[in-house]
Amino acid sequence: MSKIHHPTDKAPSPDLFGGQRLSAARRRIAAAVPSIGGAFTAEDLHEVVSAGDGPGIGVATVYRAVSAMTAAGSLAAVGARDGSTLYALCTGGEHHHHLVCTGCGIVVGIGCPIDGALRRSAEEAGYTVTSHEVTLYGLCRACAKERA
Amino acid sequence: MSKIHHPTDKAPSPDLFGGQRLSAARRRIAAAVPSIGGAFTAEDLHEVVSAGDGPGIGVATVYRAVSAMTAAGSLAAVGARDGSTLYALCTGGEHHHHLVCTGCGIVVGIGCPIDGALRRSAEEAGYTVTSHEVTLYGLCRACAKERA
DNA sequence: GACCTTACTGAGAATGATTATCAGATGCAG
DNA sequence: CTGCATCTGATAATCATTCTCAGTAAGGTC
Repeated sequence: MSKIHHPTDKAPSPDLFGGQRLSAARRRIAAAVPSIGGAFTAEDLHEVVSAGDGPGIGVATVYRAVSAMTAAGSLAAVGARDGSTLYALCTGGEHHHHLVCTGCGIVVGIGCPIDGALRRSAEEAGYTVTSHEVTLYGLCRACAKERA
Repeated sequence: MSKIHHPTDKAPSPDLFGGQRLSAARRRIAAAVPSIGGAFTAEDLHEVVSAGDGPGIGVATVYRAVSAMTAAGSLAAVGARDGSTLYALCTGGEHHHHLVCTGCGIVVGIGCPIDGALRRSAEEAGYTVTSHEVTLYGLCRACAKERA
């Protein structure tokens, strides 16, 4: 056996909670998020972690975990579906936005289109821009092909 | 008294409902929207039209009116405050987005920053962009000065 | 390893925005 | 003027999300 712990021995569920306390429930949630592979609602996530054998995870716990991961920057809200907020795994620390496939829910990051010119023109109008939201919606190659 | 009805005698409440049936309640709502002068929730609008003397307007009617105006393109959702959707008067037919003052709620239109380059890079990644949402948040000159 | 503090959990109730229902009123075309 | 489709309003219903609170357990400390 090795003298050191290989961090990759177990499922490498990344630290989506940003240093907060890591319980069994949160470990299961952190493992479930990447398995979804696209945008999801809190209720979607709750169903995934509650599926299968063991004891379920309370819906409040899932909502709290989503809040914690969003606060940690691991998740981002990427719009809404029906009345529910859509979230997606948010990789990398770079400033970016999201492009969501309305067919399958897959999400990719895109660069920020808010450039100096737009910001300057806002400031000429007297505004100080403090934050912004950009989300693109479309179809990925597979979903576009499917509808053709 | 004049022999003819001057259409401008009354408040020139614009046709925010896009040709749908115009009832007394909708007239009052259409008049109230510009008087708010910024972003508002459905509940805000309901309070404005219900203030004063006459009979109030049901909250369901206000929600229906907001939906109708949004469908007609006269209103646009410009984010959320607490749990409620924020709407703003959406003038002009040009494609544009919104810059919302988080201090006082005033909204101004801004040009669309989604240019050909961004769209092209999305398409190189296999995506067909069908729609997008852009909202900037900031402070107007008055609110920025107030906090200095 | 035992202990302690404090954050996390889970079930259910509570909250709050939005929508559905339905009988009655009313705009508007013919 | 009449007919009817649409709109209204009160209320109930729905549904996502948050709160409450007692119990559990993570993780640091000795």
